[in-house]
Amino acid sequence: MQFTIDNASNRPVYQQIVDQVKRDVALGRLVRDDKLPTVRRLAAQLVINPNTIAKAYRQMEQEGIITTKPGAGAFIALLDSNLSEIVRARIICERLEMVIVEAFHLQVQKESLREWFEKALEKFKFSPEKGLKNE
Amino acid sequence: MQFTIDNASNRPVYQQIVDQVKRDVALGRLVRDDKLPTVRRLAAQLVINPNTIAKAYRQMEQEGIITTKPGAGAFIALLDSNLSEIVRARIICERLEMVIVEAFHLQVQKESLREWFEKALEKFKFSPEKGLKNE
DNA sequence: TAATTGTAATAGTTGAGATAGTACAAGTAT
DNA sequence: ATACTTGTACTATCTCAACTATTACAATTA
Repeated sequence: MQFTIDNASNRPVYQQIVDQVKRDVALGRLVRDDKLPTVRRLAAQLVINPNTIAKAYRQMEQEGIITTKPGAGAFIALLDSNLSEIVRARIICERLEMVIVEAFHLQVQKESLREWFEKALEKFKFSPEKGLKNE
Repeated sequence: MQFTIDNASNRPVYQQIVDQVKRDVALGRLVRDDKLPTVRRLAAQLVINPNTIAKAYRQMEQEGIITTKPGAGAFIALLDSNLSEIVRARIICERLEMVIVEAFHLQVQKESLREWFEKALEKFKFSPEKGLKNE
């Protein structure tokens, strides 16, 4: 897996690591039990302090993205969100609205926004749609 | 206009101010030439240092959301994004993908996401769709 | 057994965010 | 004109997250 750090970004380095792993999982480029680079190797590769990488791994473990085993390494975990539907909806809707507000002020047309959303949605490997029981 | 500050949030206070103004503009609750509270009044009301409010106003002016006139006050400005279509697309698409990745890891169904997106989109006062010239 | 791995802990630096206070120029109200 | 209000500018100080540097430890691997 290829990592890139943008030092000009205001986003913390450890967060950029997390972002990229989560993105690759969603893209299907990383699947369960895939091994991540070791803390020390990745730190050396990115010329970054190992503590920063460790912080990223710690957060990913807390979010349930990976499982870590001292001596072995860090591995992609099974997808499992224990949050309630209500909480998940609140989180995502709030973030969706933030993006829409941003788009509004950039004077993006509603239709462009829809188009970009659908195009982005296609990129990721969502589990197959449920039953489609017509309600 | 009613402002609320969440001290528990990791989002900076001045940014929360900006967020709320931009949101109200997108909702149509604030329109051109509407007057914002004065820096000192809002600071007193929110029990916050005037410098923090000033910083929010400074950023909004830079983003073109408002125009400020010493002695008069701060007013909602005309919507006008000078960014190219390419740049705007890049900004919004990147942010859309971030939300989608987040939703993926929360195991949100693709259909729920679509539904929430459309519902959120309806909340805001986008300018009427352009010609709809069928291409 | 020796090397590797993630983790923990301490100490120090840097920069953003926020507070506190003062001063100034431009607009408003009288 | 005068007094007040307004946004801005500036300096100083404080706090905290992010990052670096270094060492040490326990679990796994070879």
